[in-house]
Amino acid sequence: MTSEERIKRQKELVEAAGRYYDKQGFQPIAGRILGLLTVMDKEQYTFDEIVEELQISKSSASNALRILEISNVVEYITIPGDRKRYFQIKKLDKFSLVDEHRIRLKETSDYLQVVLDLKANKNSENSLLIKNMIDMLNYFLNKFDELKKEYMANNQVSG
Amino acid sequence: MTSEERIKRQKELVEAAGRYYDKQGFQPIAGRILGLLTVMDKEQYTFDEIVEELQISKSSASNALRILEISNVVEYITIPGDRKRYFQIKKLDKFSLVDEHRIRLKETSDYLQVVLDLKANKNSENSLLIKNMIDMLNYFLNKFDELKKEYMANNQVSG
DNA sequence: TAATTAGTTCAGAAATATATGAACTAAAAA
DNA sequence: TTTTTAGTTCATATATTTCTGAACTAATTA
Repeated sequence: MTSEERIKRQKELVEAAGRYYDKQGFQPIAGRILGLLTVMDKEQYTFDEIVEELQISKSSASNALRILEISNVVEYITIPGDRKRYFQIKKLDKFSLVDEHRIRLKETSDYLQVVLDLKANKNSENSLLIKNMIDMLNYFLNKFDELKKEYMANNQVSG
Repeated sequence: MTSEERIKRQKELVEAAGRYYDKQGFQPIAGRILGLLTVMDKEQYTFDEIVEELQISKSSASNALRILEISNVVEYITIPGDRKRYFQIKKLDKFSLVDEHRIRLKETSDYLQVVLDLKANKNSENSLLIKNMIDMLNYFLNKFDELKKEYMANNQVSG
């Protein structure tokens, strides 16, 4: 694969990546920026490079970058004597990807517990189903924490 | 707690539940219907009862119920000699709640693998980070399947 | 000091999602 | 046969989200 071919394919993947991040709740431009910073071999982009690369307005870039920083997925570095910001994906703890899911599972479990607590009939079909779900969710939540420890123990060095 | 008190609190919870389901990507009315069918002790609602209870138009109800059926979370039963549909939450396999998360994790892992495959430099900071994430995600995906089997083995009867 | 650079802010335009009323169908009841 | 019931469909109204241009700030350079 030539370098141009690769870059062309990567830029196509940026669009697909954007749609992937949209589904996670990011607005389209934020998703594409995140895609750009993740997919390309170039690992730092200035504000103007992002504007140019994605053909978006400066205000859109400014707004999306603010959102991405607040969401803790993008950061910028600065270089002494250089006023530009160099944006890059934040090197998160790798567990953040699964931690998010753990948080959602906990929310679901908590929500269902509130529902169950308010039921007059705790033995109705729905109540029993909800009980079962809470039990199963709590099982996975506990195991999740064990798995994380186990994984860390086996991978002390990297990450 | 009196019955009216309980019902009042449950109706408040229906609104909160609606917001919870919104976050999962359901439109507001679909979320509230799902909340209604989940939270209240009454386990079956007719079309008109839903319209009346949530103060929405028939077309909104029709549209939202269609979405909920397609999404596989609501179903209706019918009674011989009765033209009405009785809507209820679908008694899903309880694992569906965690299976959704497994699907998302798999999508993330697959997406990152495509990104990595397209990198010219597989040893850049981002590439190494992505490799680590893929490895960790695949670890959790494998363990997830084991946990599910384990849980089923310990809970043959219920659910 | 004037011009340029590197952005930010915000009012409003454009796009998208959501909800509604009105007209409709198809079955059942009067 | 007419009316009622139980919804569906669709054009459009309403609300929300997203994006942009224009005016701005604050630092740097000429």
